[in-house]
Parts: sequence; C-alpha cells; structure tokens
Amino acid sequence: MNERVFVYARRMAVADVLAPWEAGLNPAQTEAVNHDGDALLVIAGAGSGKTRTLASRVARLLGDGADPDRVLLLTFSRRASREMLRRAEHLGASRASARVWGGTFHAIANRLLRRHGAAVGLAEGFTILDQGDACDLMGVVRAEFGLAERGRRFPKKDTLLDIYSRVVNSQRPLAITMKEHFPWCTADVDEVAGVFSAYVARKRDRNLTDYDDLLLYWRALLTDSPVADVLRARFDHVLVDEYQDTNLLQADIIQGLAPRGRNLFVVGDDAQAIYGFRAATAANMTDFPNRFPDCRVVTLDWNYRSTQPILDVANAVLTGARGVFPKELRTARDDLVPGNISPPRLVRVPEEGAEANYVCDRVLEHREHGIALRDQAVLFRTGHHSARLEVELGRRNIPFIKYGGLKFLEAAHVKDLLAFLRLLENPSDEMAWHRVLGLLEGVGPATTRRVLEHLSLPDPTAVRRFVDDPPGVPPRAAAHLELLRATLGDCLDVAGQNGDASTAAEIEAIRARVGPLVEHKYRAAESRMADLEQLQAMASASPTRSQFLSELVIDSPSATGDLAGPPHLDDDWLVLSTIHSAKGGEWDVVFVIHAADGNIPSDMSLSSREGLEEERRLFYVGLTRARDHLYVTYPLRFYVRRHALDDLHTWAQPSRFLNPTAGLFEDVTVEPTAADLAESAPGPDKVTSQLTSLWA
DNA sequence: CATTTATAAATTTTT
DNA sequence: TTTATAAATG
Repeated sequence: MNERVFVYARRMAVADVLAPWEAGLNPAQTEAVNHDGDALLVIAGAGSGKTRTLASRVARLLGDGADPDRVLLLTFSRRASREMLRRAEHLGASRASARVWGGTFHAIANRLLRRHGAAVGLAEGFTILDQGDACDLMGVVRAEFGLAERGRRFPKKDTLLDIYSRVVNSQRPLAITMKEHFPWCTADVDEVAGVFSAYVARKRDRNLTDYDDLLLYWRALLTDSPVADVLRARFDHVLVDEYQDTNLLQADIIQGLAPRGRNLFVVGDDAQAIYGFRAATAANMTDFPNRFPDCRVVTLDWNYRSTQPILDVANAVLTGARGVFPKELRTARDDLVPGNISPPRLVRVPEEGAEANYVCDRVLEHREHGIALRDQAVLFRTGHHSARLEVELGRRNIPFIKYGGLKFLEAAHVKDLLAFLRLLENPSDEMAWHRVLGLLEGVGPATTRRVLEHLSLPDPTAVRRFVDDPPGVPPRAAAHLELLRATLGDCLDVAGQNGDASTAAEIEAIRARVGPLVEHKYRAAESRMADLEQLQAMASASPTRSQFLSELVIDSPSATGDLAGPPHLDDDWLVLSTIHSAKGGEWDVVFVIHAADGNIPSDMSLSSREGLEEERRLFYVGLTRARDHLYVTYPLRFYVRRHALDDLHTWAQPSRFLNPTAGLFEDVTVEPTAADLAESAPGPDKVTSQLTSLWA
C-alpha cells in the first residue's frame, strides 16, 4: 500500500463516522476486510493493497472484539508480520495488535513446539539446525554409511539435503521426487532412503530439529497427538499472506488449523509465485476451493502502487507466461500529472563497472530531487550480482543495506561462537560439538569422533562431564583441549549463577577465552571480533538463551555490518536486495540490474519449463516493486568467475523476458568511457578491450 | 595412523 | 571463498 493513500484513509476516518480500517478501501477490499464465516481466498495482484487489506482486517477483527491472543497471522518473514501489525495498530486496533500471533510458519511452529513439543516426542530444549548444520549432519550420516568408499558416485550432502527437503515439503514419495528433480541419482534410491532414515533417527536421538521438522511436528501436533483437539481450537481466526508461496505441508497445517475453513483468510497472487525451488506450489491457490468448497473468492485488481507505463512493462513480461491466470494490471493512482510521468528506462551498458556508475549517478540524482535513499532500491537475481555495485557505493560513500546473500549467521566465526551456546542449551547437539572441537588446532575428524564416543551422546550432562572428566587427546591438542575445558567450565559457572538471563555474560566468557583462537583462525580478525561483540549486544536483548538461539536461526538478521561509509551518520541508506528478498516491498525508484539472459533467467533454471516460468515471474516481481521510476539495466559484457583466478568475460543478450516489451521502454545506451575500459581490463586483455571498443 | 598442507573445482533463490 | 581429494608430514 502506498503511504499517501494511508494518510488519506486516516484523514477520512476523522471526517466520517467510518471505523478507521474501513476508510479509503475499494469495494473488493471492503468485502475482504468484512467477510465473516466461510473461508476466503483473496487473489491480489501486485500493488493492489494486499498488505493494507490484511492489516485492515486484523484491525476490524480486533475492533469487533476478537481476542488477539486467538488471532494467527502467518506471513513470509518476521519483517512482514511486524509491519502488518504496526499498520493494524494505526488503523485502530490499538495495542491489542501486539498480542496477535504473527510470524512465519517456522517461527509459529517453534513457539507452539516449545510449549507442546512433548506431545510429539520432542524434549524440552531442542535446538534448531540451520541449513548449514543440517547439511553437515547429513554429511556425518552419509560418511557413516561408508558409501563414498564403494568407489561409486553418491549424491553429496548438499544434494541429499535438497532431496530430503523437497520430499518433506512436497509430501511426495522419494522415488518420484528423485525421478522428477534429481534423475541423475535415481540408481541410489535405496541407499538415499537409508541415509534419510538414519538422519531422521539421529536428529530425534540428539534432540535436534531442522527447518522442515518444525513444520512436520506442527502438523503432527494438529493431527496425531494428544493435544490435537486443543490446538485445532487454539485460534479463532487464521490469516495467511503470500499463499502462492506455501507448499503442501503448509497447506495441510492450514487445513489442520481450520478444518472447515471457518474464519480462514488467505491472500496470494499466482503471478508472483517464486519459491518453487522450495517445493512451494501455486496449486495451493487453485486447489483452495477444492479443500474448502464453501469458500468465497475475491479479486483485487486495481494497482495503487505504480504508474501505468511501469505496469505496461510488467503486463508485457507476463503475456508469455504459462500456467498463470491472465492479469492486466491497471493503475488507480490519480496523483500523477500525465506529462510528468517518468518513462521506464531500459539501459544498455558496456560492462559491470559502467552499470555500477550509472546506478550510482541516478541514485544521487533522484536524491537531489528529494527522493531519500531508502525510497530507492537495487534488485538482482543472485547475491553476488551486486558485488561491483557495492564497491562503487563504498567508494562514493553512499550508505546501503543489503538483503539476501550471505547472512550474519552464516559467517563461520559467528557460528563458532553460537556453537558454544548451543552446547549449553542442548549438550547432545552433535553438530555443535563438531564445530567447537574443530576450532582446536591439532584436532581433526578422528579426534572429534573419539571425543564424541567418550561423551556417548545423547546425554544432558555431557558438558558437565566433559569439564569434570576430559577425554584423552593427542599431545599436540592437549593445551587447546584444556582451553576448551576451561571455557565450558566458565560458561557453566555463569549459567549456574544467573540462570537464563545471562546469555550475554556467557558470550563474554567465551569471547575472553576463545576469541584469540577465532582471531587466529580467520583473516580480517578485527571486523570478525566486532561481529562477536555485536552478537553479545543482541543476546542481551533476548530474555532467554533458548529464545535467542531459535530466533537467530529462524529469523536471522540480514547482513549486519554491510553498511558502507560512515554508519549511522544519518538514518538513510540505499536498499540492495535479491528479488526474492524484495517480495512485498515497494520503492519510489527501482533498478533491476544484470537483466541479461543467463542471469534473468538464471542459467541454472533453463532445464525445465517450470524453472523458466518461475524466472519470468521473478522478473515480474522485480518490476512491480517500482512506484514512479523503473530502470532495467544489462551489461553487454560481464565476468563469469569460473575459477578463482579466471578472467573470463561473457557476451550478454538482454533477458528474453524483455522481448515482448518493445516500445514500452525508453532505450538508453551508455557509451564506455576511457576509465571504464582501463578498469574493466585488469590484465593484458587486449582482445577484450578491442572487442569492447567495437561497441563504443 | 591422523593431521596438515597442497591442489583442483565449483559456486541461485530462503525458512 | 570454500570444499573435496591426494600427497606429505609428524
């Protein structure tokens, strides 16, 4: 929703006797907000006021006396849920909205399982494995099967986790899933099944869950548990955002929560389905009326966000789409002076450096014209597409924040420190032991295995035993083992003194002893140590260690320390984001960069029709984020880092999705400057410079 | 025999 | 920048 309409709505509320949440809604939105009883499916095109409708509905429900503690709002990210509840509050729901259950499927599952996990065999204090840990655990199990030694190729741990996750989330048999999505491993179906059952057993044994387990256990709570009846009746109202990006498992959970669809409200747009790789399926939307035969369907089709020329481009991109209900976005904006609308620009640049320059120039230009940095965004297909731009932004002192790509939590040193906390939380957390022991010099896989045998997990007192009765290790590792023993001993002391409120103190103790090790192990020690301090600050804001760890895994902060220039000098920064992470966002100015074939659509997805279609929708999502100004840029030439030292360039075509947009863009061609040429050829690369000059 | 070091290879999107 | 495998080392 756009802020202007929002302000208008509040003004209206004062003028009329309408409730605040009713003002300024169009008829379809009003129906969605006021509908009661049977299930409701809202098909909401991009920019059609979906967020506003959801927020208004929450406000309306609370205004009508619904118990906020019995309202569940499932969103795609923590950010989205916070934002929606904040708006609900402004729309008259007052502070009650803070008590609404809002969050992602995974976060809500965690919250419920902390309370009711025992009913499905999950002991208190379970720890959640993030992607990397789950992957490593899969690797451990895989190694134990000795499959690598047979001389035959066997799927790697990453592939195994992919297969596993897809089977769980799509709820389809292993053999079929492998045949459809991993045909090159079908010969090993039986062995894969064996590894998976061992993986599942190991997690259960060590009181570990992965992301998928959170959903599996939640569904189990609703269907096969002593508390199923209680939990099915737990919520009076269920609202689901981004329904097109839910998978079958999530659809099952929804049905478990509202078996007859009573007071169930889901919103989605099949044209924006971009999580197929995670087994999400827009079929959940088409299937909704089958699951809930009495459901009502409302379509929101007026666009309150973008100018018509921007929507024309988006519409054109979608014309070739398969399997999407045809849509034609029309603008409802009336604040625009016809002659004053900025045409979408398709910008051809010689190479990445020029692209970065062009974007920086335009960003600053718009800023001069009064559009703050935070109202501008640069979007791209994959995390590293912004690398060149980030350098340039840094050079020009333009602050930015980047969403997507490598996260704070994924940095090795952060994981190292968290592993200690996880041990304190769950002494049977095998992966945490692996990580902590691996930190010690002179300790490798073999010593780790021996130590773990000595500890004979699972055992809730493993840490205490490790401290009191340390295992024997090779002489070279003895000193470091002693350090580890002392550190864990300190932690136990801290925990014993202050109880759960001492997470920050624990981190302090760990940093004091192990910090030098971390410093020694990695480069760029200063910024890494700063990260650890930051971690400590974050921990002091969490009431318990358990909550701190869970929230970090489920809702990891996106890329801290990514601010360029003097941070916090002013509160304004440019947004850089993968298109996936930009879902639901909107900005006055949007740049979609690297829009070359091979980037969008990504080469990786060209093997299947569905893959290609998802890329098209992804591009569509990127374009429809723009309110007033849209730039699509593509470099004619860019690096492909095949090998670390390779300096290979690829000649690019504009994205094939741009074909139907002929005449809808204003074409811009940036000529290469001498500086570009010098910069872009960091070696004696005469041929490429000569080729480039052909295009000058 | 276990661990470290050298060498080569591979890199989407996220909870 | 990290990650699996092979050779070298203690």
